[in-house]
Amino acid sequence: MPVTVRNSASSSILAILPPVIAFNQKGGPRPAWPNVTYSNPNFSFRQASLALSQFCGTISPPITLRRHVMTKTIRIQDVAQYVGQSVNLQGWLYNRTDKGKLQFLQVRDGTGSMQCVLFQRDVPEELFEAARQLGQESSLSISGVIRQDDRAPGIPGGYEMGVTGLEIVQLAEDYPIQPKEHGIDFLLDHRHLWIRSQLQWAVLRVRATVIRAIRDWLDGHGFVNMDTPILTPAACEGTSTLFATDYFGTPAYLTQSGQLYNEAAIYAFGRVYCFGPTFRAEKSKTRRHLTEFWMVEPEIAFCDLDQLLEIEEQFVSYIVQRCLEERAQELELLERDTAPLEHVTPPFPRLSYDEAIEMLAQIRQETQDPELGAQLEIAWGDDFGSPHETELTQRFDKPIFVYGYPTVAKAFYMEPWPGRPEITKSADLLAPEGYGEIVGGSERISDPGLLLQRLEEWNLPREAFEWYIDLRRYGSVPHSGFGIGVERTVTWICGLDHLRETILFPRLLKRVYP
RNA sequence: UCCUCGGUAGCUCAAUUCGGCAGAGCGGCCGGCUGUUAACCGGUUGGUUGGAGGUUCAAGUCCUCCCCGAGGAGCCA
Repeated sequence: MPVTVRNSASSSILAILPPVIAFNQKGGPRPAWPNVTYSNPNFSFRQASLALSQFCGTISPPITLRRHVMTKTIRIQDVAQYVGQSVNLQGWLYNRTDKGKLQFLQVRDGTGSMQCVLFQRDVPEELFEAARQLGQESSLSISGVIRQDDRAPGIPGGYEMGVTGLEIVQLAEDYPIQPKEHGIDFLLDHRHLWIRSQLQWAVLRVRATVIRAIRDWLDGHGFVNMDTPILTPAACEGTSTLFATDYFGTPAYLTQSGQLYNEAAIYAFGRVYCFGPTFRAEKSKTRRHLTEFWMVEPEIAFCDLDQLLEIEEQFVSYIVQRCLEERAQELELLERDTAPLEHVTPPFPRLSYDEAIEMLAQIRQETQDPELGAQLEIAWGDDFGSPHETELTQRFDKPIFVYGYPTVAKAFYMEPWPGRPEITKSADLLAPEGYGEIVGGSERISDPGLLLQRLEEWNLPREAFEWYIDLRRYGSVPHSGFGIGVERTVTWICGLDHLRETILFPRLLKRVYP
């Protein structure tokens, strides 16, 4: 019975054959066996394997492919289930140690990495020699028997493969990144390759878990995902520098926040959140800033500042605890001391802005370091800089809320404090261990008259905000919301000293490549 | 925008107060090694010292200007 062999990626027909398999041979590497599928379900794997092993006898270097057909392809993260079994792995060579008659291949597959061992005596000479040719990051399909061995390094580690078969998908040469230290500029230039390195892999997996925890908590607490526009008509808040684009002849700007739009959405859905990229064109050159970053902004109807803070502390604690549960292995790779993270449970300490200013004054008095003293100088009304946040947070073992910021230091839409018009019903959440602000939130003005007054005081054009004022005309309610920066959160949870490693391709003041 | 530091082999870095033959480790290549953990051992390959100009018998080193990067500040709900 004729069999059609297709490339699964392109669906192109590689060959139509009697029970024999064809490969696309153009002098280069052959496609990996698992990329080939049969369109004829009547053709058994056993027939395929026989035909294949005959065919492969003519290929140089000869490689035992038969097992690739017969054995199950597993993921390294599941390796513990396969002790004693013959299985196949598809991945990339992370490192290789050649001991003469013994070779150790460290193979990554995206879910982890595992040591694969070849004793010269135990494997065909061609296979042993083929393994010798492998440069770092060569792609391969490797098979053998899984065994437990405490000496075996890897992720999760403790298991290794006694290799019996190897197919080289591509031989990589002169891979630029070695398993050793490199400079940051070089690494950022090679970010497309750097992400294969263990620590980067670990950080980005923590990020994925943070994002999933964010969505799970919000979706589980009655929030409706409501994504807001990325292209916006005007610099709504005046102060921030925005990225301008040409929108069919008129300027449009990349969003710096979805909050105002989601203030509209709460009147339709009650509780909403947006989750998307945010753009800031400030020329910030610090470890806490990206020009493109991801922010989650929940917004809640019938919610005052006190209620908001309770939501925030529940939410943030949940994110941290999920990471501790699901990413313990990655945090260990990152050598993150998880003890401080375990303290992250509600309630969080609340500190008024006035108290924070006092505390900073006291720290300044007590410090022996004149430079630090100068950095910590602050007048009532000023917003905190990062030295202030660092000093404050180092005095608590949990994230802290600082609430009641001066009206002059905050945005126009924030509800004034009852009886103290000089401060607002606003609160920032500062992460411990010196990490600083990760969340900013506030209760929003709900009175149309006051909002109009604020727009005037801030010299904002009323026409642009007519829709926003409407929200206060038709069924206005007390409402609050906050924004949490994903990268800052991941930086804190991973214990990193710079947030550029927490996003796949960071966009920095001096870098939009790769 | 300001302050500080930096740019030397593919990578990480040396190169002596006061100018005097351009070096090492890693990687690559060749050889050795049956339990390596960024393996190790021996050999070998590898350079427009960010760019331009200047001082000098002689400049990686000193001077001037420029380019690039990093850290911090400012900016940043």
